[in-house]
Amino acid sequence: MPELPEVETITRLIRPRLEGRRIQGCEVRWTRTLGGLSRPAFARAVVGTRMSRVWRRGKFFVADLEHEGHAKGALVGHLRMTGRVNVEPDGWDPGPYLKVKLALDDGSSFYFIDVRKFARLWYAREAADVLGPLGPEPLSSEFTADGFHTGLRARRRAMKPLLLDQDFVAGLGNIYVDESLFRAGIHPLARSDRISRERAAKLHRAIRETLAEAIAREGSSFDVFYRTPEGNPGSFQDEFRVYGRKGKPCVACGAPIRRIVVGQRGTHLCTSCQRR
DNA sequence: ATCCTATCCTGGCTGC
DNA sequence: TGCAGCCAGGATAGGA
Repeated sequence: MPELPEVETITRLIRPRLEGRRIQGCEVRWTRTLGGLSRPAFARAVVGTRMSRVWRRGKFFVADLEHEGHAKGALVGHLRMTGRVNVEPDGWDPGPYLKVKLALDDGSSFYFIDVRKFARLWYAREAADVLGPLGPEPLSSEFTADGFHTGLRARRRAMKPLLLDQDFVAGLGNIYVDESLFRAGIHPLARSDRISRERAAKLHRAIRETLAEAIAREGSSFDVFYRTPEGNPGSFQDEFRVYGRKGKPCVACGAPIRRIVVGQRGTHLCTSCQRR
């Protein structure tokens, strides 16, 4: 599932191929991908604009659009589970799951591909209209251990669902939450308001280290879905300590990794290292 | 305020 | 080998 490290990897790869390019044509094969806009309205909005800057926020990627030097909204994408993005030269075969194709002025095209049809590519007058009230970027300086601790204490929720809440912290998903909680030795069902300052600081550090290491390895590819836009798999899945390791020995203590369900989500942990 | 469930989707896996 | 049935999973909406 593309989470922050995967989206960051994708954004870095497509940025040089998109920035400065003008959108010349638009082909939509599945209208719902547009998140409510009709095909003609979407095409009218984006065709003729130039992508000025490509950036990431949480699990979203954004391309700011301009027309004759003036800001003209943004293209905002969310890959959900199986979305992919490619920017490829003419003649490239996007396969059977292509949802949106944008032809660019250098002969290449932007391909938005998705198997399960949950991914979205919005046009919005302001990117913020789509992004909504996202929490802090976990790798930015605005995400501090103290602020994190204060936020945890202000809520009374189980740690796992709180960390998955994009309004609390932006960009974490099922995999990186499990990995971060393991590294910090915190049980997924621990109450957020009972986390000490020291443990909050340890988790804060674990989240940042896990994400940074995953980005350095270009994300995780544990199934056929996630590939970088160059077609390469990431390699962070080789570093998973709990995710997908049910029954295998804990790297720290050797006890078998357990899989439980928390908030309808498969959750992996070492019950010996992560006590309640 | 928080939790729980259903919904959206389809490839891949399990079990017969 | 074939096939039915189940499952994963991000985000959101609605109900408890």
